[in-house]
Amino acid sequence: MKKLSDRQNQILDSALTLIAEGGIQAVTIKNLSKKIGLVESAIYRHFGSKSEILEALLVRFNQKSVKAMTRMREQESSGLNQLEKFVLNKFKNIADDPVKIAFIFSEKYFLNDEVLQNRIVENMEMIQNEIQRMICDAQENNEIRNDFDARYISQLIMGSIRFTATKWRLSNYGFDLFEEGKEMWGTIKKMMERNNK
Amino acid sequence: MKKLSDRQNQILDSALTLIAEGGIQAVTIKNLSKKIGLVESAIYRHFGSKSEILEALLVRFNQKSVKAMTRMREQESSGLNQLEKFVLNKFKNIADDPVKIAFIFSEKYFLNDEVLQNRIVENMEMIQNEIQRMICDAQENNEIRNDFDARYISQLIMGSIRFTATKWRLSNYGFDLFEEGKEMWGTIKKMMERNNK
Amino acid sequence: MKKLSDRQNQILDSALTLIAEGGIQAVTIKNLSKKIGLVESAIYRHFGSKSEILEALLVRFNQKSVKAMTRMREQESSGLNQLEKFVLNKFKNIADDPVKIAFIFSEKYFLNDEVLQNRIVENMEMIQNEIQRMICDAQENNEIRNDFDARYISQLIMGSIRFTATKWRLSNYGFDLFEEGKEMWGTIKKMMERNNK
Amino acid sequence: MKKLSDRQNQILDSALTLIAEGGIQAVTIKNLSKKIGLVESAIYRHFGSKSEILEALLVRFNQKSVKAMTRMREQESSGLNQLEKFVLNKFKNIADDPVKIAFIFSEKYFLNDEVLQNRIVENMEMIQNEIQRMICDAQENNEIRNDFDARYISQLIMGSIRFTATKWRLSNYGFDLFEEGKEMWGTIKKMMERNNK
DNA sequence: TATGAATGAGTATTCATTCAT
DNA sequence: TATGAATGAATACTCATTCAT
Repeated sequence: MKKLSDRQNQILDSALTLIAEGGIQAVTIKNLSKKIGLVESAIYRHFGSKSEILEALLVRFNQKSVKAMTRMREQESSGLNQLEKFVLNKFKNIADDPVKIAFIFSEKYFLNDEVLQNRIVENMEMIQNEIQRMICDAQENNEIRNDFDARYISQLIMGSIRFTATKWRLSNYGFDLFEEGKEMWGTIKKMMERNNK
Repeated sequence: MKKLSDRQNQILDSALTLIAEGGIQAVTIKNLSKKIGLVESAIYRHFGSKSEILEALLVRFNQKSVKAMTRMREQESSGLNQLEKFVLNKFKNIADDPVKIAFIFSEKYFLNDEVLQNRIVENMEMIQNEIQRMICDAQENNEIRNDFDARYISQLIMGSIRFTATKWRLSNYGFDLFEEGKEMWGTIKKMMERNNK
Repeated sequence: MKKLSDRQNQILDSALTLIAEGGIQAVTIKNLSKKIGLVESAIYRHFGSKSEILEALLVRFNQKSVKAMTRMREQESSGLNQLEKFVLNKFKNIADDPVKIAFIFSEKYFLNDEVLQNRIVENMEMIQNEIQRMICDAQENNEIRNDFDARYISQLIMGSIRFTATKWRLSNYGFDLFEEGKEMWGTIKKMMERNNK
Repeated sequence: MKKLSDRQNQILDSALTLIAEGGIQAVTIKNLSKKIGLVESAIYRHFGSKSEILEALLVRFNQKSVKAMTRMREQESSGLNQLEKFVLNKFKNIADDPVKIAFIFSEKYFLNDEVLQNRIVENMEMIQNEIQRMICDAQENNEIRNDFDARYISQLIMGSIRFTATKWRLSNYGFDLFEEGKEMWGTIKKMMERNNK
């Protein structure tokens, strides 16, 4: 909640860059300080420990998610439109900035630390709730079938996005994630449609 | 391809246990040897390096996957039935043996090593191909809608399974994964159904 | 080229002492740190790797050689005089500081590392060139016979010095190297003399 | 003195090959056994320890030197001729079989072990004595100048051979050692000649 | 705020050697 | 004679963290 100093933000940015370059393992105090041009011990002026850096990273990440979601909710468009925009945006964002997928890949690292793990869960649930809300909206407006539980649909959507991104990462970015994402969304949308043969 | 010795299998089992307990980071030669009751250097009598241990782990994992898949294919049942059995089995297996999800969480670690990464991708694709085949079967038999691409459905299914399992792990196994999996599958099945309102 | 810190010089000095005591094999990070009274990892604050330590050692060694050679060249004396001074000095230096012969004995070790090997070769050639120059001077001034190639004479001189020092080392410093060196030089000088029976 | 078994000789041969390939450091029980096709512990059936292997290697080496020297002495030729043959042979042998120079480079390694060191010294002195004898012969027959001490000449000759070989090794076998050796010998011979201007 | 130096625990791996079979 | 398994000590190096300046 506290505002971060410029230096703190710089440290977090460097951490993200390092994650993108070499995975979460590359986030060491040494690499961090090298990237910033400081000496290692100087980092500890700005964060109490490495754990605090990672937590701040997650917090900042979550805040951005919340903001993006808030913007989306405030738009005057139907639930299905919002959902489509969300999904396509997600694919686009990941494709544009592979750091994000690197970050997702780092989740398991955070499992050791309860605090960090909770931050992850928090964010995941926030997003899933929003998706669920959009689906409910769409169901109420008869935009999509209403004979299934929004919760599982939301989970299915998030899983599809993440798995597609994972495959993209494992293929060493070997295909166009956004195009693939559009197809994936098309399939999901069709599956949710009312009246089909 | 070579048969593993008892000791080798014991080492791999210990590795899995360590992964379950503390993530892939806990897989150190020291921990491994401690778990087995050997001295560290003794490990190297059985595997040339830590990398070889991890690769053997993946190979053994893949072999089990292949075997399970082969058994499934040989069953005289419809594509949809096979698919259902596969999905529910997957949830059941993960629920019964949390090591599996820990293993999936370790993927990121393997990214550093090209050989290991390929093993992961290999196995993923093998599974996805099988799922795709089941879906095509089901489509040809008019069990499910045939107006979408089996590829994306298969991806959607795998993503849903993995994400549900991930949430389960992040919740510290806080819900009944198999029950949740059944619901998830029910939703997916309904979405693939022909004729609905 | 960069100036070495006090600690860095201390590390190099300790390395030399270790070489003198137990050969190049005794130069381990552990021994080094023990000698200095630091913990092992502290060494890495001052040098990036063991290789860097050995290279710095060679560089420092070479720089001293160059300086000594430069001083010698600036003296206003004949080629033969310079040569005599050089040879006797060399014997004296080695006799006074057995580390030097230990160092020479370590050459083989450096063969594994191309960078280090080149440093050795560099220094050897620098010295041989200087000796050659002195011989040419002496030949032009008719101080010595001029009917042979200065290159082979220089090589012969260096070989004689090194081999005498080697025998001294292998005899566990069992004779007076400087006395033996003087005799050796006397023989070489006589062999180069003009007009003899 | 005891006769070596076939297996023992095979082990020594492998040791020499390893020295040639990677220096004395490459002589490990593991490499040795791999080369022979035995298991590590099997080596200990044939030699009590690694030290014993190295000693046997030196002994065998010395025996060959002695034999070669004996053959040479039995030839009915003048001291100078014998000397020339010896020197040129030496260069030829080294050039033909770089293992020898690798072996010479290993001397420093043996310094840790008193027994091994003595073996080296023994052999060196045997050779130097023979050379000295040839020189004395040549001096008595007025083939060469007799106004210098045969001991230093012999040392000078050995030093020249060794240093030339060392430079050859350090240049990564970058020149024709035998040609260079012939030139070197020509120079030495000229320096020992009677009557010159 | 930042530096420079140091710590201590850990990490994979190598090596000579021993011992039961 | 040979194998297979194990030991214990050593090796270079990394990492998060602390502390005096």
